[in-house]
Amino acid sequence: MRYSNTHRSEIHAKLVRLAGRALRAKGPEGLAVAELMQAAGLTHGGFYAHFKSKDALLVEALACVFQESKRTFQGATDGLAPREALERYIDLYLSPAHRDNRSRECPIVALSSDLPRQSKQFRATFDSGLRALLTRLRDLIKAAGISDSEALAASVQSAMAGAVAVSRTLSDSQLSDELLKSARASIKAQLGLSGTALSGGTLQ
Amino acid sequence: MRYSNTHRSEIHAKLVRLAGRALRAKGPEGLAVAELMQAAGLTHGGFYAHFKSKDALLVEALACVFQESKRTFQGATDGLAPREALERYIDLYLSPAHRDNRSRECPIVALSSDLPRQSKQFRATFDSGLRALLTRLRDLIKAAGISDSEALAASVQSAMAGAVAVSRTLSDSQLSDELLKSARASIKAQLGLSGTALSGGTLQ
DNA sequence: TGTACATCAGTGAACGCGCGTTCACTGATGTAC
DNA sequence: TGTACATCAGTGAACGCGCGTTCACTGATGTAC
Repeated sequence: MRYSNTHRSEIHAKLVRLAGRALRAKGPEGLAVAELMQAAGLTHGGFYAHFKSKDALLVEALACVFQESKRTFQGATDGLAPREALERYIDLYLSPAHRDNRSRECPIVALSSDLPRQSKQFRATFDSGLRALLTRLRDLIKAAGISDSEALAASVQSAMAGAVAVSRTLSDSQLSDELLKSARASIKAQLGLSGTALSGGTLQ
Repeated sequence: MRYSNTHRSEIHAKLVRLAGRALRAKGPEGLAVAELMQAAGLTHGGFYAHFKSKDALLVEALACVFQESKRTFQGATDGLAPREALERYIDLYLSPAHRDNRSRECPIVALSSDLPRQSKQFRATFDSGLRALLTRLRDLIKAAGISDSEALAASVQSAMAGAVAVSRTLSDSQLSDELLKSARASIKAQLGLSGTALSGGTLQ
């Protein structure tokens, strides 16, 4: 054989990984098959030896993105006590680095506006990825001894995604940094974590 | 003259209004010129008598959407005391009706993911619309006697946008409703408003 | 050992479609003389 | 009062481009005999 036994699956995995980046950076419609193949050092014609259609690729890429996001979550929080793990997750999620790196960002931030226009399969993949993510967060909140873990997980996660999304649209980078900072404080306060100095809600 | 003096500007305004709806429902790329013209009862060829390009339309439509959003805000809160106005805004924003009506929803929810791929002018229009919105919210928070109004406005608004965006992606409608409910509670708690019963952050 | 054939990832031209954009034309009305 | 012309919103065919998809072909390697 000209190619190794694993060649095919390696190329496949590479395409899925690259597509996961392009998907977040450019959106489902912005991801172009020919461009992806070129990025992988191939020509566009070979695409259909690996995927039935562009949509099939998108679904695989999205699943891969949620997997990556899971690994990132676990890599960052592994070995930490629940409350420290929560703080670390919040700090990482609401960091300028997350805001500035579109191709690696959380799929919730990158894709929620595009979802309604996508295929049923794509939406189902997003839904299950999101639910898995919320379950992980809920378990962590529960493990930290905080009540209402289910409701809090959803509200905290959506607030963080919104903060990153909005911070990315603000042209004034100082304002953008301040939003991330105040969101970190609010969310930690919401969870009753330490470092709530900046949180508001007090009467003057 | 075959057409009245105001005919031209009426048609122009109608196109901008319709485009504002389509823009939110389908995104900037999903909005098709021919489809828009057909919705206005015209043929696609006439479009360029009204707009220099599709992008020029998008910019006008976005500005119109922020105007609408301003009117909605003022219509809902006018005449109310600051704290009641805040509660009302939160309840309206985080309502199932807002989540379910894509063509009328807040531009932050509808468009933040698409922004980076849009023209400079479009992004500038979004930026100024967003800042005006944040300023209105900040003033209301300040008027309610709540400290840190600037930071809170940004964090509250982005949290609400995130909650609506995420609630829209959840296929389980009960879960989606619960997210909105718990977001309402969290955000009111964050602002120190009444009705914080559901908010978490307490140790078990 | 050598020849013919099968395999298969990849190539690149071509096709079809949607969509933004252009443009010559229409047809109703107002105006000049 | 009537005729020729100007105006102008709107029409619809056509063009160009990007992009997903198809398909006949290539070329390197393994296999049968």
